[in-house]
Amino acid sequence: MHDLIRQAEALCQRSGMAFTAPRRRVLEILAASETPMKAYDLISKAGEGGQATKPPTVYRALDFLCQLGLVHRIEQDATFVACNHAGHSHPMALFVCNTCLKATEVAYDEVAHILEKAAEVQGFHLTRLVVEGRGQCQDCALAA
Amino acid sequence: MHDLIRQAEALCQRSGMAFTAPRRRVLEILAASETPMKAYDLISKAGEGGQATKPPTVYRALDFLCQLGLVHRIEQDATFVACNHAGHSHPMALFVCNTCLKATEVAYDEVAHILEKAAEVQGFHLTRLVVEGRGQCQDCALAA
DNA sequence: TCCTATTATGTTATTACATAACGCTACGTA
DNA sequence: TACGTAGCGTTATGTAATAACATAATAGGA
Repeated sequence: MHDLIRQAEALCQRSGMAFTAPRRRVLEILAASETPMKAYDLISKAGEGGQATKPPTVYRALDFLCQLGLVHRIEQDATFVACNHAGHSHPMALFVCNTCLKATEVAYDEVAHILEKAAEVQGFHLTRLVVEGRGQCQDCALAA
Repeated sequence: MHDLIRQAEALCQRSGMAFTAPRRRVLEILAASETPMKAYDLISKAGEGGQATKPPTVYRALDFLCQLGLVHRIEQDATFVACNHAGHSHPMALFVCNTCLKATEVAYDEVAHILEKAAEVQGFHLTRLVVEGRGQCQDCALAA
């Protein structure tokens, strides 16, 4: 978890970007969370240590972290999750368990190629791909 | 386009559900639109013919139509689009052109199987899958 | 050093997306 | 008739995201 912070620092230094206080704070909170978080939960949590933190601050940090691939936005329910496989972005699908709400990352290089081809057949050139799933994770299946 | 309405009527009758006025209205508007629409555009458009239409009315209709597979919600940008391949739902990916904003549907049975297997390897059982893309469609590529 | 451009944050306000909760109507069925 | 169910209308509110403008910090060049 502190690994992630270190990775972020390294990544920023290499690319000449600043790993500022609000960015660090947001990443820390996400990294410490077992499950993806909603933006406004992040906002109130970020504000716990004294001064109020306003939406734009957190959204800006989220944009930044998403661009670096340190955080992913889950489109289905507008939540955000820290990325384990940080720094680098081969395409990743996010599967969220309906019971425990934890997110599992799954690589999908192969799938991306197939979809790119399928799109190309219709003359469509893909630049971004979102693959997300819902279901039940192993732990919850066993617990049931 | 009127096909879609007829299909909807048939589908409802078969399943014993009512194809009520607001549901018809919302589907008509979506079917007439070239591009996916935002919920609040739908709301104001639905209200054009006299009485105001309020958010819950439209959202309820949308939920209904989505469940029947007559309409799809595009998670990336919270828009809604009428489904050409109505009534039945093999899995469909939606690719949206960044230029003209039109949505293209692409079947992805094969991809679904691969992802299901990839998930199963990690003990994750998929029940829902979202596949969405962004890019440039053929027409816009040629026009550029 | 001083100026300026750039990058990022702070702050206020607002826009956009979605649903809770309640009451009423219409309809089918015992 | 009495009841349950499905659906709509309405008010109010909750939640997500951004516009617009002001301020601070820093780096590079004259």
